[in-house]
Amino acid sequence: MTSSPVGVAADAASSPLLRNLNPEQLAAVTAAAEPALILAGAGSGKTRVLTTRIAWLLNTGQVSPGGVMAVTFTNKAAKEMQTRLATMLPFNVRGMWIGTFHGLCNRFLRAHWKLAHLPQAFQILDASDTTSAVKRVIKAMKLDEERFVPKQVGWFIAGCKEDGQRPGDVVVHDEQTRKLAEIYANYEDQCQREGVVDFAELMLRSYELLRDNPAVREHYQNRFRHILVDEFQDTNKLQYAWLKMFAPPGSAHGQSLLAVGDDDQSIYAFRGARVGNMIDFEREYRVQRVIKLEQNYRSFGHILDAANELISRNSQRLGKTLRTDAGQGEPIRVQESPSDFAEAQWLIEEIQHLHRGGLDRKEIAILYRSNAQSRVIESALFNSGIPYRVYGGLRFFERAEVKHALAYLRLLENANDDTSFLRVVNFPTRGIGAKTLENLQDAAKATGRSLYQSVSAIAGKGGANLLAFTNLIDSTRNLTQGMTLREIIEQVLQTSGLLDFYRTDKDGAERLENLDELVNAAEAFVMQEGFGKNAVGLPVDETAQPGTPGAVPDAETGEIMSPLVAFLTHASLEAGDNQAQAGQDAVQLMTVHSAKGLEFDAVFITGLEEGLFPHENAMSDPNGLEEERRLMYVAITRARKKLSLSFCQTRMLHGQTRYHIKSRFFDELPEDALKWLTPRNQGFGSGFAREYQNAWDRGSGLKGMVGAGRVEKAAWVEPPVPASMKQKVSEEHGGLRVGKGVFHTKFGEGVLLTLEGAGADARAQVNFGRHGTKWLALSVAKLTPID
DNA sequence: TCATCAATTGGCCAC
DNA sequence: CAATTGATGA
Repeated sequence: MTSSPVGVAADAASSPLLRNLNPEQLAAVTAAAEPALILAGAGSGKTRVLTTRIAWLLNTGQVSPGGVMAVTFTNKAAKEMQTRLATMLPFNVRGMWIGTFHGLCNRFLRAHWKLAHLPQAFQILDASDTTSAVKRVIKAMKLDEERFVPKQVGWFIAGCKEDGQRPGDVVVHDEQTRKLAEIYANYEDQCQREGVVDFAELMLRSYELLRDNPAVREHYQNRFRHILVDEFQDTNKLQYAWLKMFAPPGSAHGQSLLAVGDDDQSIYAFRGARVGNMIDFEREYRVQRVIKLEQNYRSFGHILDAANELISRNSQRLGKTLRTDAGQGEPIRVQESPSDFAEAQWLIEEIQHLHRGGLDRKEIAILYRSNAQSRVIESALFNSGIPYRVYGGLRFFERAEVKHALAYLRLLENANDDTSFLRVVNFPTRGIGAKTLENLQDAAKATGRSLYQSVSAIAGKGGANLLAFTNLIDSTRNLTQGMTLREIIEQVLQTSGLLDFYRTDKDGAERLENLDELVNAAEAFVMQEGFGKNAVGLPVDETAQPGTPGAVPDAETGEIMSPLVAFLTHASLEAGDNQAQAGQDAVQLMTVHSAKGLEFDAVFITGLEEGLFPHENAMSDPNGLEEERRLMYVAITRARKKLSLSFCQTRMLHGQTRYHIKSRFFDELPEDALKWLTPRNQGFGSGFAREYQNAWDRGSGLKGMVGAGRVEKAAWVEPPVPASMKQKVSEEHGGLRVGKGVFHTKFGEGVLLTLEGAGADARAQVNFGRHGTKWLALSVAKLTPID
């Protein structure tokens, strides 16, 4: 191949790789080796462009596999890129650094564990591990857990890390932050002592390593000629800073950083994503040309019209309009239902109709803003016998029994991992209670050692059982020397007593299946990663898959970590599929967030009501509202052929009936593209569903079917009415009725949610839609009923 | 005094 | 589902 970066047009005709690309895509694929920003609209063939560019760079000899780094946000995206590349290239793609931010950071830290001041077999805390670790710190500091909610403190710490702040850098402006910084400091000490890192730490630690070690930095800047970043709009401050370490603006090494993103699909501000990174990138790297991919290959015209019109209401966009050659297609259908129950029924009918019409069920997606909304839909689907799959429940590696097993495995590698220690020290129960553990923790704190190390110190009081536990761990560790990963896990399941426990547990059958599945997963992992049979301590071998996240040779010695450590890492970073039930033709249920990146023939967006979508917590500030609008944009653009929007007048939420008005987003869609299935502007809530019940778990009708695929074991039980619901509340006041519409001179139309008190004290709660939900004193506010 | 088990309660936006 | 509470037994 004689091609060069210049003379692209000639290439296009000759190279089969570049055939069938549209001009925009071609420009992106063959962009010069300099900083570039690709604005890739939904369904514009972004992944194809990314992979084709990598293949083109390699085929034209502009870069070698080792000089490519491609970063994504999800494991799924990384995997897809790898598979696609594998079909395009004649050689093994494993050598390239293709992975998620966290996956690549892990690989980096594994290679430089000494420089990073980490133990070689450091373990990774997932979200729930992090919360429980934070909780332990808060407890040890004897702080009030009401005031310092572990989860929130965890967010605070993650936020600090994403801003590159260590405890000393936290700006303290009040007592609360001072304490938070103190918790952060102690948390950090604790993690260091235990040899564990959380997700944010993976990023920050590798960033700091590069920042503080010029030689290492030079090495990598020399190595990676082409860095490609997917979903750039979702990067946070730290991730952008991390990228800059590899390819600083105006770098003497002349690397090319290619950022691909869509500002209109930025929906992760709540976890630190900065859309502003796109503009900063453009400025800091003096990007000469922004390439826009606006040709959409997914959806019909009406759907794109709706998406374009909606998103045009947002300010601060980089600007982009999707277009298609596919024709207008069917109009977008809009359905209004009296209740969420009725909405679910309507969905059933629609799905049955679509399915009879020849559409696969897996091509139908039901989207909602928040997880709580899935319950009603699930029960309706279940009662109708329609197979379905819920995304985003507990994933495989997050299941309690699997985490227990993993905790034992972690202790084999690193007995100082207190999180794992506490998880299983008394599970199955072996006579070690709260008091004993408290003593142990005191002893550990006094000497600054791990719980495991402190066991001998309190051997006197109740320590016999503890000693038995550490002996169990030690002997299992000895026993498993030289075993294969599969054998190790089977041994651990046996000697830990987990198998026996679940065998006697009355509903342990399913958990046993999952433990079995864990063994399978390990087996599959070993096959995939190409580990040999001899388990621990493989010999030095640079060729043995340095490309996979699991198998990273030490930067100095080249030693490859043991399959067990690799597998534990895999478990932390991948969290597993949600027991895919792959192959089954089932309707897909998920939140709008988890739908990002997916596409379906038919999409239902449900619960389009003020307060729900847009969510009430986001309505008050303009940025929040714009993010909700982007979320709606993402939802709309998931649909290929058929899109339906739906909203209800009443909905059970958090145990009470709420009255809603339709989402403002309906006013922001082109009327021409919509087809209303129900008459417009009919009266407000009919009260249809008032007596209808609490969607919460307690005594609910969905026993055992929370989470996907458990359909066959679920049983529908008519839910009892809780005492709190039986209380009669006043529903009428001077012509006003709960559930009916009201008019306020300042706030306009709303729906009356609640009436309370009497006389001068009478007050009303009204949902005014875009003005939010307000409490009003009836003696002051002028409310008039509307029909 | 401590551990265990069953019953009860709180949860309340997205990853 | 996890965390908490209260009764029961060692």
